[in-house]
Parts: sequence; structure tokens; C-alpha cells
Amino acid sequence: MPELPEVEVVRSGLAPAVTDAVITGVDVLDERALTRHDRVRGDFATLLTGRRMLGAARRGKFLWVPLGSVSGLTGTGATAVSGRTTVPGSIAVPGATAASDAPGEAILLHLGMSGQVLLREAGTPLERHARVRLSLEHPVHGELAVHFVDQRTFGSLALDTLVATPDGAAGGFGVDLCSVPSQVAHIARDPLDPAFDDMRFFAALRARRTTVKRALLDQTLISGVGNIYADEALWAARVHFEQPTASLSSRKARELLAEVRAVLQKALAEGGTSFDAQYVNVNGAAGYFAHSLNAYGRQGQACARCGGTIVRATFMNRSSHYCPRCQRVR
DNA sequence: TATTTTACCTGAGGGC
DNA sequence: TGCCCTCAGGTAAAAT
Repeated sequence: MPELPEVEVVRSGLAPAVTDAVITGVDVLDERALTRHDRVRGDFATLLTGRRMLGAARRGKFLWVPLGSVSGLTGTGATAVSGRTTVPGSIAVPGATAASDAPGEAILLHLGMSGQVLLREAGTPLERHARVRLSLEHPVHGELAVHFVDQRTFGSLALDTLVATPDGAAGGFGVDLCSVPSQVAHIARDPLDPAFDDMRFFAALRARRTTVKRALLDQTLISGVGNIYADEALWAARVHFEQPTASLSSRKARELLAEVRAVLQKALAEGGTSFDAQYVNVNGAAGYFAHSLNAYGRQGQACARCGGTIVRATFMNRSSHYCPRCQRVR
């Protein structure tokens, strides 16, 4: 499932292909892929066509592509047929940097449960669950296509407005701009973000009247952590998933945050976690971190640390995996 | 206001 | 073989 490492793998693969590319066409194959897009702003395809992409950024599990101004050719021939908007002719503007390129908008993207962003050569046949296709003209790589593929349709794209970050730091990983899409503004920074405030996180943990795994999954407290890496970090820190946050000692809270960072970084180094075809990088390749899991999905198997048996418990209508011998509520 | 629960969604896999 | 049911889980809205 796409959590921070998987989304970062997608971002880093996407960035070189989209930076300075111009969107020459947008195919919306399934409107459900645009549930985050506010139709009042206008038609998604029309709004995007002719825009220049300035890079690829990420905070937690959210991705966004800041956009430059509409190219000079937009409005000279953009057509929309059955959801397809196309600007005829070459509209690549390599190296163009106008004052109007100040990014005020971005393509927002969330992979949901099963979303994939695939980088394809122009004309590549669409995948079975392809929802949106962006056709690009890149000054170096030429014609490219970005396919947004999503089996369960929990993922979504939108054109969103960028808003300033309250702390004045860069909005996310991959950009220097001190702004984030409005739909990401309420999401906390992720623990790999240099601007993540450890002390603020610890204070929030103490103030919450909840349990530790709920807190780790709360994207307004710390972003990027999902069910898999929450279980792994809790296992590594020897913390039970139902430990009340207010009862965590300062030392244990620091240890837990360190383990969250460690597990995310290790997963990132291994290309993310793939259990099936639901997570792949922009080239369609799977990650290897599933081989390194110590708790998630290992119910009935021996704990690698103490030899106890890993248990799967029901938690928030999903699952939680832990070792009852070395992860106890204290 | 803070926290918890539910809806959304599709395909794989198991049981009959 | 085919049908039905359960399960997976991130986000946001609804409920408590």
C-alpha cells in the first residue's frame, strides 16, 4: 500500500520526466479519479492543458506538481472531445521562465490504496485500470505520457491552489517553494522532512487522549505513516499498539519517532513495500521491503527478536500485527 | 471540541 | 463453474 516510501519512490521517478514538461493533452478516462477536483474551478482537462510542470513535490502521502503559467498557445486551439482536451502543434517552452511562472497552482495527487503513476512513451496502450492520462512534451525527453492507474479508485487528482506554509519552510520534499496545495495544508509534515518539529510532535502525543497507533496514523499529527510502517515502527520500539499516548515516557516517545524514521528510510532504500501488483514505481517495478518486515503480515510466525508468536488483532476495521511477548502495554 | 466510526471502492481468494 | 461473502486500508465526512 502506498505510504511515504512508496510515494517518495514515485515522486523521485516522476520529477525528472515532468520538470519543464508542458501538458499537451489530458484524457479523463474515469471521473471518479477526480473526486478531489473542485468542478467549480472548471474542467480539469481544460485547466491543465498548456500548463508547464515545474517539478514534483511530496508531503507524507500527498504528491503535487507545481504548475507554471498557461503557455501562449493555450486558447489558440484547445479542444475538448469526450473529455479529451488537446492543444495542436508544438507547445514546448524549453527553459522559458516568465514572471507569470510563479506557481500559484499545482496538480494534486493522492494514490489512495492502489494508485499507480506510470511513466510511458507516447502512444503506449492504456492499462486495464487507467483513470487519467497526461500527454507531455518535454524539452529533452520529447513526447511522454503519464498514466494514473488505480484499481480501487481511492486515489484522486485535482487542480489545487498553493497556499503559503505557516512556518515559512519549504512545503514538502522536492521543492524549495514555501507553499503546499490547499488540500495538504492541514496535513502535518512527515518525519523525514527537515522542518518536522520533534518537540511539537511529542507535546501533541502527551496531549492526546488516544492510543499510540491511532496517533501514528493521524496524518494531522505526523504524515506518511500507514498501517504497515506503523506496525513495523511499533515493533522496533517495543511499543504495544494500544499504549495510551499520554502514558508514553519522553524516552519511549523519542525512541518511537527514531524507529519510525528508521523504518521509513530503510523501506525507501529498498524501493518500498510491494505485496502484489498494487504498488510499483513509475516504471512498473515492485519494491523489496516486504522481505524486511518484522511484524506486518507475519501473524503466526516467530518474532525475530524474542521468538514469541506474532499476532494479528482487529484494529480500526483493519489489522494490527504485534508480538504480545515483547510489545506490552506499560 | 475531540475522538471514533463509517462510506467509499474493486479484485483476490475462500467456501459452498 | 459460478455465486456469494470477506478482506485489504487512506481519507474525509458523519456520528458520538
